[in-house]
Amino acid sequence: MFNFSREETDKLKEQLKVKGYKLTPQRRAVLDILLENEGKHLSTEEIYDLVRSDCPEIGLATVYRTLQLLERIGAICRMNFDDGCNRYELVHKNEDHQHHHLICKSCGSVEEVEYDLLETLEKKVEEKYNFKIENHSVKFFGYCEKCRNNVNND
Amino acid sequence: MFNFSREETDKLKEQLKVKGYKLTPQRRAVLDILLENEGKHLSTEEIYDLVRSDCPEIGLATVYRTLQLLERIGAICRMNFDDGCNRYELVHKNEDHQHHHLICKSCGSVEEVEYDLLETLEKKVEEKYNFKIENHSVKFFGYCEKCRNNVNND
DNA sequence: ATGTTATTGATAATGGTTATCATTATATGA
DNA sequence: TCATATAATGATAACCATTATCAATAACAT
Repeated sequence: MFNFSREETDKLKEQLKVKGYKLTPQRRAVLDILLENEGKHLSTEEIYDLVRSDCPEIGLATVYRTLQLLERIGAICRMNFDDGCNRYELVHKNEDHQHHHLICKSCGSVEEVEYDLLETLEKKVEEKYNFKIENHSVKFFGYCEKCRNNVNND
Repeated sequence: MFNFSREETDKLKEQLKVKGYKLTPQRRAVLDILLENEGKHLSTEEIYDLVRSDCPEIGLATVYRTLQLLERIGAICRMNFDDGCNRYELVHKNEDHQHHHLICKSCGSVEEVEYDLLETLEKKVEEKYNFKIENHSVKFFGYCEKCRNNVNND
């Protein structure tokens, strides 16, 4: 229990201490679930369900609070896929921008696109509109390869 | 009353009839408000408040339903600025993609960016990821010129 | 070990949106 | 024009993700 990644836990502990927050078993358990489910874009409710198998006494409100906290300290980032709930993704070391996403309108799959394709565009926008970009949210909606092979959406 | 744009109203009437919907005073009033407030990204509640000066008996539920309907027939598009409510924008003739937006983290202003800058990126993404893009949602968060002049966020 | 203070869990409240349902209005065809 | 079928409306209850409240508990510094 709470033994997924000592390295990550130590890093979290460090980040929390700096800001005056405490490291609780609940917070460790939420982090572990996020580590175990990298790349899955879990919602708060989904995280709550998963974390309860390790930590059955945890309350839903604590999960909400923990996710807010982790977002505030920059450990995770929140994303909105317009499905009525917040979803979260671990922020990787050395990443200051989040990925962008390809969302399939047929099967709902979410694929991540590397950032570098967007870099040129951001520079152009900053110049043309004299706007200092700090972050972005980029979603492309369409049909993935698999779904285009099954039915004919092309 | 309900006399903003005969041309637009006729077009709406046409679009509604094709799908078997009826043209009601309430729907005309909502359309008029949207026409009068082009470029403002109004929320449902804001539209409700504005439309009541022309149409005081209209119910909030009707405004919600009308906006859903107008979105469904492609007359407006819904956007999510992560402020807890849906916002809407008229879809212009000959536009199949929505704009993208620059959202200022200081004053909250929303500026529209022309589509052409994104075109190259979309082509590259389609090729690289074999994904057929139908629509997108692109938001850049940062600081606008005015706010960067006032305080020093740069 | 102790005390300060953040955190927790349970639950009520919030707020945007949707569902329900009886009543009313629109479009259509006689 | 008028009657009729059916969609639309307004009022309001329900929904659901999220946030606020608050007394009890736990983490960390000393």
